[in-house]
Amino acid sequence: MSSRESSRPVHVRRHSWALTRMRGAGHRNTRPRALVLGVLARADGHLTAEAVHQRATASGSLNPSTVYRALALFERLQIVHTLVIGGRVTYGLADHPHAHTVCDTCARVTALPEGELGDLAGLVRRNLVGFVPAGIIIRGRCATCPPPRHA
Amino acid sequence: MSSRESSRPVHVRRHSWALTRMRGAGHRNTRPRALVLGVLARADGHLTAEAVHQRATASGSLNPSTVYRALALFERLQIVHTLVIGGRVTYGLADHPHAHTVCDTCARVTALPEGELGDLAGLVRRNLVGFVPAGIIIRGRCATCPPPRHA
DNA sequence: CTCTCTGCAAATCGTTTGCAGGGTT
DNA sequence: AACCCTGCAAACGATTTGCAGAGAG
Repeated sequence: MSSRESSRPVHVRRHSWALTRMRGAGHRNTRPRALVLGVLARADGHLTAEAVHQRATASGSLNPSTVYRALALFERLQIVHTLVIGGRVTYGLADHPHAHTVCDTCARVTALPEGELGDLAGLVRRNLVGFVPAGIIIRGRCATCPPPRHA
Repeated sequence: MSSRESSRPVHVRRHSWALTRMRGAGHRNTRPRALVLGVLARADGHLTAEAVHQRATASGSLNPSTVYRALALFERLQIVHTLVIGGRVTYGLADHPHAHTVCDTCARVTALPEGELGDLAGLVRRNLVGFVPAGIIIRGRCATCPPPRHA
C-alpha cells in the first residue's frame, strides 16, 4: 500500500490497460464503464457484480444492469475473467496471468503470482497439446480453516 | 464400454462408495437419493441438476427440488464436487481426485486422470503449505475451438 | 414409533432484456 | 449527426423454502 513505486499508481496502470483494450476493440469510453474499470483496477481480488456496483456507486450513480452489461462486455473482450466463489460469480481484471486458490470452506480467494507454483502454466501447456490455458483454479481448504465436520 | 473388467461394473462400485459415505454420515438411503447417485455413478463427466433430474426420471419419478436437496447434501458430505460450465453449476462424483480442463468457448470438460499432468496435486501441496487441494480446474481454449473473435 | 425425507407450489433473487432517451465519437 | 450505450422496469429462470404427509430405521 506504499504506492510510490512508480509515478503511476498500480490501479491507474491497470485501468488504462483495460481502457486501451476496450477502445482498441472499438467500444466507447463511457462514465459507467470507467467506474466499473476503476473499481476492478483497485480491487485486489475478485468481486461480485453486486460488490462492483456498490463500490462504483460511491464514485457516481449507475444502474446494476449497466454493471452487468459492462462486465459481460469485458469478459467477452477478455479484460476480466470470472470465478465462482461460494456460489456467486465474481469478476477480476485479467491483466496478468495467474492461478487462484479458492477455499471451499471460507470462500477466500488467493491469487498466486506467476512463478509461485513453479511454472504451472508451462506444465499445462506441455502436457495438454493444443489446449491454451487461460486460468488455473485450485479448490481446497486453506490452512486456517477447520476440516468440515461430517454432518 | 466393454464393462467386463471386474465382476462389479464400475458404476456399481462408484454408487456403493457414495452410499457407504452417505450412510456412514447417518443419512437415510431413500429412493430419490439412490436414483441421483445412480445417475452420477453412471455419468462420465459433470451434469447439471436439471440433467440429473431428467436422467433419474427415466428410472422413476422424483421432484426437482429433491434433486437439489440431494445434491446439496452430497456436496456437503464431499460425495460430489461442483464445477461451473458455461454458467451452469454441474455436479460430478468425487470418488477419485482429478483435474479438469474446461473450454471457455465450447464449454467442453475433460477429466484428467491422476498422473496426466505429472503430479500436479503434489506440486500444489509442496508449494502451498497448509492448503489442502481438493480439485484443480484449468480454464482455457481446447484444440478444436477457434480463437474468440474480437467483437 | 420417531424423526427424517419427499412432493408440491409458491417465493426468492441474481441476472437478462425491450425500449426510449442521452452521451460519445 | 449517427449510432452506441444507459436507465428503467418488467421478465426470467434456476434454486430455495414452508408445510403436511410418507417412508426409513
